[in-house]
Amino acid sequence: MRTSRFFLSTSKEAPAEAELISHRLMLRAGLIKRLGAGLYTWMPLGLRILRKVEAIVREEMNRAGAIELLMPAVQPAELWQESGRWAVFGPQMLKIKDRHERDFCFGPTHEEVITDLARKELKSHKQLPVNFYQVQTKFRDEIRPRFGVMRAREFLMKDAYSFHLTEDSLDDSYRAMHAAYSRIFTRLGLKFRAVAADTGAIGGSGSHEFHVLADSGEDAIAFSPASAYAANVEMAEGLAPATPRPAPTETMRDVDTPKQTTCEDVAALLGIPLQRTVKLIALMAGDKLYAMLIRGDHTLNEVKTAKLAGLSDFRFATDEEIRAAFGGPPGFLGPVGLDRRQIQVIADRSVAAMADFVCGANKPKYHTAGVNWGRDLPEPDMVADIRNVVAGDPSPDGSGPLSLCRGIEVGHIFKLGTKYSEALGATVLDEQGKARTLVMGCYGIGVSRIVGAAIEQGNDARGIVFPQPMAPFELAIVPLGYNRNEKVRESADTLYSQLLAAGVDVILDDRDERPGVLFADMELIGVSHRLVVSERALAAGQLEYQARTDAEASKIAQADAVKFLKERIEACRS
RNA sequence: CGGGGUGUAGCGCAGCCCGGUAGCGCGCCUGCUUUGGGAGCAGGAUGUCGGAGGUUCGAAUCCUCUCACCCCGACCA
Repeated sequence: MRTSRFFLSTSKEAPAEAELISHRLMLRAGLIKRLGAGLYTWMPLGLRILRKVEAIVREEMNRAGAIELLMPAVQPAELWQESGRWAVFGPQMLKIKDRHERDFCFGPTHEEVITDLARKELKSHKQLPVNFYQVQTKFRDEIRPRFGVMRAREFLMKDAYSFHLTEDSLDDSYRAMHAAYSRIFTRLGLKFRAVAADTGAIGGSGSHEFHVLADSGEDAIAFSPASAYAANVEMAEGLAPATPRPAPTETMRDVDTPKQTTCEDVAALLGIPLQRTVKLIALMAGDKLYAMLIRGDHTLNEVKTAKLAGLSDFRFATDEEIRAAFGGPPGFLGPVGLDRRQIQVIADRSVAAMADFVCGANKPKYHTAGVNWGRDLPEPDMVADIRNVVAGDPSPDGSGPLSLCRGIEVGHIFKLGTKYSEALGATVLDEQGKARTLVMGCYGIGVSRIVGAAIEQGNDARGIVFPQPMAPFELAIVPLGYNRNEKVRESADTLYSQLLAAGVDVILDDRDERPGVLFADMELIGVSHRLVVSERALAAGQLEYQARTDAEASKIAQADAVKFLKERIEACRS
């Protein structure tokens, strides 16, 4: 590619709308242009990157035995009504009508369509297992699209669906997909982690998310540096303390806390560690009030909470509800002296193991210290894991303390079971000629999100630093004075055709611009290697080479240049 | 949807408080010069001031309504 025949649209300043570094750089580099909220045009340069990601995804899916097909983006409402999700999916689904006033949606996902296909096409166990995938545009009407391509409404996704006769067979495919995903993200040159994930309302027996590690990630991940354990914080288990509850040593007493409504303030006032305090979070579920108790230094895990019996649709209690039930205002709530018929007390495992703790007194301006279970109040109605783990907590696999990091979810694999095949009646005949409901798995990769995630992970003051496998070009030839120096032009043209012939993805920047402009643009867009052709170096039979990650350029002999570059670039391919 | 904010040239912004008919930087066009890190000089083009209504002799500026977008919370690849 020659720049003069390509279309670059870089700029020095990013639009004010972009906050996240990857979003800013994608706009500055001219990879994408915004059309509306969560809607982006992929410019020629950005599309090259997207296609490279797609190609690697395809190669690895094919290698893993999945078969590509392409389903329609627009889907009839009937299928969704049949699965029961037309009403359930909610406003995130873009519903549309055709000229006959019939209902359709722009597909947010394709379980219904693929299951419909399966029930029509899969008749015999001999056709199983089978794994279909597609790379397709999805539309999800996100409440708040943001971060450019990272949470766009329209986005490119690779989604795969596998069909099986047995759970064992599903397990095999699940493992194969786990391995394929690991290869994909490894080949893309990304730092990532597979983490155990919440199976959520869908249930099922297993789920892993693949996260690109980045501080700006929206998800918190707990992992054990000493083992392979990693889980979304939503689901990482908080173990009960190893030591049993100590015996009481203090007497219960009220303490003056005139303005202290938070555990932090109370602990500071009393000069005690935050770990000695207990906070109470009042929840309503149905018409029942729940008092959730967690240690002062912990936070409530809402996903775990929603899994407790009766709490699936909980909400936080209002001020009025709290005053009516506890007799005191928020900020001074505690578990002592509650009417247990009216309020159910659920204690986190860590709280259940505490003695001599400090909590609210259920009256304004007072807390209670020296509180002990069994002596000052009945044992909790329920002890459960209801908090988010924190760094330093023991890993559930016993490998030592946990660390926390943040990640961007770019892939998710899921054992679906029979949820959709049952709803749509997708069965095959087994060896005995009996109809058996298909067992399903599904496997997604956010292809367009990967581009944003990669930039989030790879950038510096000069712009984007792509891993070579997804860089828009592997090599930029930057001639100084291409349009006014014959020697430079001849040398650059020769190198260009030789490198093209050698299979290098090269861009020749033949624009009539000053060197600074050429350097800055090629660096901004994240080209992995640069070869500078100048009259000065040519006179000495030399060229200048610099990798995007190098601090400085180095001289190489003109005669060896093609071989040198070819080897170097091939070594970085995946 | 709740909370906060912004809409003025392609992009980044000033002007608004205190009404008098729109400006700066970058980019773009032309010419000359320049050519190893986003050039200099000279000339030039570009605006329904987000939209509608109102107040006023007069509105980018004041008032009302509305739309769009961005940022913070609950969803997801």
